[in-house]
Amino acid sequence: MTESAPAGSQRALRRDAARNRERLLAAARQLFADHGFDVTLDEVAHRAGVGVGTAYRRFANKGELLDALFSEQTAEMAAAADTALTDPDPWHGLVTYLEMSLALQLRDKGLAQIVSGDRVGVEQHDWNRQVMAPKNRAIVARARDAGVLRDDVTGTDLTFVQVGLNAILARSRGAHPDLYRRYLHLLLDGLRAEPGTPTPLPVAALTSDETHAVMGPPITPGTARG
Amino acid sequence: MTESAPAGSQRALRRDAARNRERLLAAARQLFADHGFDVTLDEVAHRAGVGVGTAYRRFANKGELLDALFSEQTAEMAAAADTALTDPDPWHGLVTYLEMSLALQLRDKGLAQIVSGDRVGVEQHDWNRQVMAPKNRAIVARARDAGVLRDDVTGTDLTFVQVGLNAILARSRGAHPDLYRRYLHLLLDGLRAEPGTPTPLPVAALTSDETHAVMGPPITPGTARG
DNA sequence: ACCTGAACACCGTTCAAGT
DNA sequence: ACCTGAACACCGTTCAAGT
Repeated sequence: MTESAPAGSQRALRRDAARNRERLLAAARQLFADHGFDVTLDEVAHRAGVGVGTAYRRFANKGELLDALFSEQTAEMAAAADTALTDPDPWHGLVTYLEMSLALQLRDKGLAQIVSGDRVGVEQHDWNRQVMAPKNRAIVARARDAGVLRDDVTGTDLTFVQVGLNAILARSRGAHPDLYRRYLHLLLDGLRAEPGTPTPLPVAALTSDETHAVMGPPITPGTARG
Repeated sequence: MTESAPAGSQRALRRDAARNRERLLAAARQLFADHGFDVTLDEVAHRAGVGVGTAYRRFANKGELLDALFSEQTAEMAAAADTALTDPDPWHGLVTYLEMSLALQLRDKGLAQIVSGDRVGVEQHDWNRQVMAPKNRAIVARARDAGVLRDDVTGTDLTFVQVGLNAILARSRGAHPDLYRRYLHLLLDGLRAEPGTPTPLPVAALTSDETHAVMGPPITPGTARG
């Protein structure tokens, strides 16, 4: 919490500082995408070629650094939403929006953690609220008005649907990267206004053994982290 | 990893050791239920009135201690499953099983983390596999055979359904404890063999503001934990 | 202004010394 | 055998000293 900068306008950074900031973001971008939020700030700083202290001079804490990456990634999320909104078929738009959104989160573990609300900073979350929430509402409204989506569904439902699917994605992303699509489509069948006969699911269920492997103990004795 | 005890049979504990073990379990039971896995082992040991080292003499690590509580809690889960299996209406059985299971997880944060595979030890997880997995399969088979559940659904699907709903539960348990039921019933409508017209949902959607509050930054600057 | 790295707090885990 | 608490490793965060 620095109170020096009058909210909104901040003095330009010195050239070396600006460069370090970029380096930190670049390092964090790659490390977060691969390993999610559990990379060390020391690792990020080291890869960026600066000291840890520098990271803390630019970002209030680890969450804020991830937060700064959020804007780039939300741009992709917003693009997916816009694609949905221009789709001539509102139902198809809704489906592809969720598909694209989850696919992005499959590619970027850090983004997945952000979207599911695991770890976020303050600023970009507001942006999420002000930009993504209205888009969600619009996507839902369009499908509902077309009579293809049940009429008791709202924009906020899309958020929680993603939270749920994201948890499945997080568990299965290693061994069965597309398993989440099975549950997405199961849920979509529950979202239809006039269901008719169930749609064939795009992905097979796991066997019992596969499930056990996926759900198996992630912490091997003696390797537990803080 | 101690290799002293021949797997299966272990010598009885000395009386003080056995008592300490019970005290540790009692302390952990309460602390985990209230605060989930992020309680300190120091706290558990302190509440139990023993040193930390004693905890490590009884349990390989923090996960194993939680694991030891698992059997008690799985007993309740198993009971819920058995209730489902004796329900004259297979669909109603399936629904109440999921309702009861999630309700238990709402009451016990530690149990929720176990079921969603967040943090588990080894031993009880096997038990889960050998006891709960067959029950899941039976519940699903019964509903499928009765023609009320779509025929491409398997027992392992119940596991992942719980993972997803659990994530929603974890996010909303504070402010909106029963929100998960909304998504459970949305999903149930997707699981029906012959959907017909959608069932009214038992819980209202959150408003945009409520959603934002729920998804809001859980880490206040400067309070981040390890 | 900004940079650095040593220092601090916290928490999981280990181990030497005691009974 | 078992108990204890100091010690160690790790990681997020801070801050004194340097440019």
